[in-house]
Amino acid sequence: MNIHDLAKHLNISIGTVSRALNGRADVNAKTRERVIEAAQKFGYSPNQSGRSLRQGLTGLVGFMVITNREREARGEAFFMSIFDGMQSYLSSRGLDFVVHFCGSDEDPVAYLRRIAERRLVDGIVISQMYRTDKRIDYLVQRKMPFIAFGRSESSKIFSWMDLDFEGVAEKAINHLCLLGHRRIAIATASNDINYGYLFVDACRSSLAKRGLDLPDELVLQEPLTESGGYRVGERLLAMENRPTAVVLVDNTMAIGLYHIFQDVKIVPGKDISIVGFDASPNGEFLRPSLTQFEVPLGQLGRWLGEHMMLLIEAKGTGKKMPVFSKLWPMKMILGDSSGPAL
Amino acid sequence: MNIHDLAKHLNISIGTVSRALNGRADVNAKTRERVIEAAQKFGYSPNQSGRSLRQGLTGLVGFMVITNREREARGEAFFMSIFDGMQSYLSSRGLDFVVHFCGSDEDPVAYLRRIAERRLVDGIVISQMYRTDKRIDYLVQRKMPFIAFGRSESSKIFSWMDLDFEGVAEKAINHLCLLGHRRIAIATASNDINYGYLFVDACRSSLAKRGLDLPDELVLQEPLTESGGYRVGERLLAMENRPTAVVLVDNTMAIGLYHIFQDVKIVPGKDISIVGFDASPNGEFLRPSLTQFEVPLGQLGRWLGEHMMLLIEAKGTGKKMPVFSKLWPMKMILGDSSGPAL
DNA sequence: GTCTTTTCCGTAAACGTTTACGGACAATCG
DNA sequence: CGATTGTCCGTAAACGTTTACGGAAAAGAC
Repeated sequence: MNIHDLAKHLNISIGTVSRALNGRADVNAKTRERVIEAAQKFGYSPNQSGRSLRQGLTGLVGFMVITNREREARGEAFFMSIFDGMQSYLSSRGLDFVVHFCGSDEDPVAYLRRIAERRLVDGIVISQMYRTDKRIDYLVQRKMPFIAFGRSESSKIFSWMDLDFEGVAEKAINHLCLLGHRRIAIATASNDINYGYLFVDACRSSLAKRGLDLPDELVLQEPLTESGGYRVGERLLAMENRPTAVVLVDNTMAIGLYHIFQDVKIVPGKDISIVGFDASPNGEFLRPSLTQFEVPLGQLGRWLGEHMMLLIEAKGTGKKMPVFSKLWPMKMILGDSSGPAL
Repeated sequence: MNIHDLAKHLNISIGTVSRALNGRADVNAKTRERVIEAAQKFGYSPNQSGRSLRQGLTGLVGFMVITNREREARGEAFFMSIFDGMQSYLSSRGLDFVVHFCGSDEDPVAYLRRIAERRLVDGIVISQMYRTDKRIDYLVQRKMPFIAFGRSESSKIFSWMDLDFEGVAEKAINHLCLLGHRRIAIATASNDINYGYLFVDACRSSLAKRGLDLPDELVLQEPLTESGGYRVGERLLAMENRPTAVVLVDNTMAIGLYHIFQDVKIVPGKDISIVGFDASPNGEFLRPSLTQFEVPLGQLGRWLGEHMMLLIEAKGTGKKMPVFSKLWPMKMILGDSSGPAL
């Protein structure tokens, strides 16, 4: 069933059918009603390929995720809530939303190029930004609407949004310092992941403001996994001058860390303080409860949807695309895992 | 840059360019080389809309996921590994892969219809099957290639694959019975999720084979979340004639269950036995380690990719589509959470 | 040297839409 | 009643591909 069949059945031209369905003004109310009714009845919906070809727009917004075998799948779970928020907003605006998974064995830049060149989407959110990320240069040069979820060092001007790592660092350090901690370790990701680097830097300057320093041996780089957290625990236990507190950049790590502490009968919040990061793999079920930061991921997804829409509309009307940047605030949730320094 | 520009630049016709790039036989080797080189140089890649329109194929395979606010995002994490496997296989066969997230506030059937009618994909995997699922009827009637990930009661003939719940139930019950357990509880999902129902049924018949029964009060239906697991624990503790073992249909539950047991100083594997389900939110980090089942999700994704390909190819060549059904086996991993009955 | 075959390429029609344009007719105006 | 305006609709071109078809030139066969 295509537009011709429908038109023939109604005894009108395809032009009128198209106009009727697209809500154009120059069509009789009565006719429009008949068309919509018939479309309904026959389950007609315009072929997106034909549509895209004519309009140069696909009506699709993409979100690129890089699957990562090293990081356990669980770590990626918080994307789900973001997707939910984005989908919900975009579908209310008549756009569809799809997620593109770049396999762990593919080159992210080549993957993205394929999506862009085949014109599969009108705009795309890219995530898991590297410290320098070729994807940005490519998309800027191609003038394709995109938002980077995560900052990246780049000479180009581009739109991004990111979690407020600096704010988190400041709040975490402040909280621990008020509790009397002086020697604080930071567990973070490897340096090529941008936020690992950002977070350590932010902690360092928050500490400096209070006259404290962050020696290199207290920066523990491990994979953002449960086993990574376990490794962090092992390294902490091996230190002669053990820190009294540790800040994690990822909650998945907290689970591994709790386990090793449980094994050696160290109680978080009493013998050592722990501050976790985000609320996705929920730390609320850890005992003692984890002091951590909360982020409304659904809202964040909606924000991405709204701003993607703005970019696409600007491009569609020939105006120059606006440039956003946004640090998403996070709220500290006090748990029992952080207590006074010994 | 489109095919006309490229052809003009090479001083040949667009037909030849197209044939050269699509690997047709009737084009001179020398010419083909020139074309490919130029396409490379200018970053030309055919517009997918034009292509789809002509061929009636999008070169895209979809995977439909229903996001669910009740179930915490974490539960959905194991999809990530499946996506990785599917993407990896399909991209090696020149197909693209996208994931469609049906928002928690949308009707899954309407959502799927939109995808199908707009012809966004050539084939689709649908997941989170309901016990009776309208999506199946729709796709069958539309003759669209699809695979259901999960079984469903339906009068239609369709392809599906599912985890081997019966096998898991049998192995779990056998294991516990050999350890001397006689009173075993089952924690599962609500009845409209198909596998909750299947799993309980399978456990019941495995128990029956051994002369045991499964009274209704030992079937604990709770959400497949950590808090659901906590609730299961509460209900177990409240029983006067407490079971000596419990089988979970979801590992996320195990985390909540462990926590409540920790709170009241009940040790899994000693005071009560626990058998978990799948290996996605890894139970291996629970202490004592969880007895659970392992499933290679990447391979499972590849299977889906391969068979989707077969369906699409069959439809493309006009042959009638084959029908598959597959129970995916799972392997029991012994942990310390299951021990002799008291 | 003629006839047949092969190799290669250009032409043009389709795929299903949207939309600029113009025209038919009715309505309004003076 | 003629002129103007407005309402509605049909026509046809365009979007970027792929591919059936036919034909020119080259190669091979006798």
